[in-house]
Amino acid sequence: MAQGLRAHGYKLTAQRLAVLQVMQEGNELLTPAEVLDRGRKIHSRLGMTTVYRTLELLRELGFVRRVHGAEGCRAYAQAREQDGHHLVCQACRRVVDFPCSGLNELIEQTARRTGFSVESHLLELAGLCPACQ
Amino acid sequence: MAQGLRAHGYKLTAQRLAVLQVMQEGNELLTPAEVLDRGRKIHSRLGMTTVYRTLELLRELGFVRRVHGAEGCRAYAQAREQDGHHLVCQACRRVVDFPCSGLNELIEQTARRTGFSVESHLLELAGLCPACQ
DNA sequence: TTCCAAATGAAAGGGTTTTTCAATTGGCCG
DNA sequence: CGGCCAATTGAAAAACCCTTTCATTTGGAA
Repeated sequence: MAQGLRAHGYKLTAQRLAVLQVMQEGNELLTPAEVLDRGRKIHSRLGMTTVYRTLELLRELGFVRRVHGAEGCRAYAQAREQDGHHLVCQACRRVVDFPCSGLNELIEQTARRTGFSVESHLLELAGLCPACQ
Repeated sequence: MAQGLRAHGYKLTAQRLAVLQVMQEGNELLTPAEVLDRGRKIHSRLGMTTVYRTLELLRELGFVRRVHGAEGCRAYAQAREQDGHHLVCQACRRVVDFPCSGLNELIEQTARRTGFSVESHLLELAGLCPACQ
């Protein structure tokens, strides 16, 4: 992920590396405030503004994805699957990626029926992970 | 929809009827602020607080649904399909409902693979409507 | 008509996200 | 290695959005 930043011409600052590490070390859903808290344990001089900016940057690069769960609409999780979606545990906030294959048929069918051209889609599942059931 | 409110024991106030009418008269995506603006043309004494409360009430009753689009995460649209999802035009914000049948297979497959029990899902499509293409 | 629980909205409160701008810094280049 | 500069940062302020509070109003049952 760090190499990814590099490759796109972004500087590898201590702040970015801290946010990166936070997003990589678990697979939980994290709000910007939580990322700030955890990030400060890695690099004490880390500001809220930078957290917001870095999370959006990582999202643009496809390293993290936003999750619109029940608990507020601004949370981020690591994107492990390329072009995948999230399945979130409502109890422990653990996140699992799953591929979006199988959705295409439904999308095409809907596009045909409505005449819309579908350009993007958002799919999220919520439930209980094996440990929390 | 008004009868629905009645049936659930809610009072039919002028404010609720105004919000209701706003949500019924188009099939656009509307933010609470937009609902307030339009609602005030129908009933000038309408407050922001009531708009928020009424939209949530209508959502609980299944008359409207929240949409988490690109442009902010709090918008509402009329729910025409029972238990359906939204397809939003990115240009004109027109909204079309589509049934969620066909998604169940994907959900079950994902549940089996991950061991999660899936309790809810969120699916939204975005694109261009026939007129805007 | 009377009455009261339900409903309302203005204002205050609270939290989150963005903007601004002066100071800092990563990393290219000589 | 050291200088340089555009990229980056963060504190503070501003902007935004949503919820709570509470005194007042009101729908509709009796």
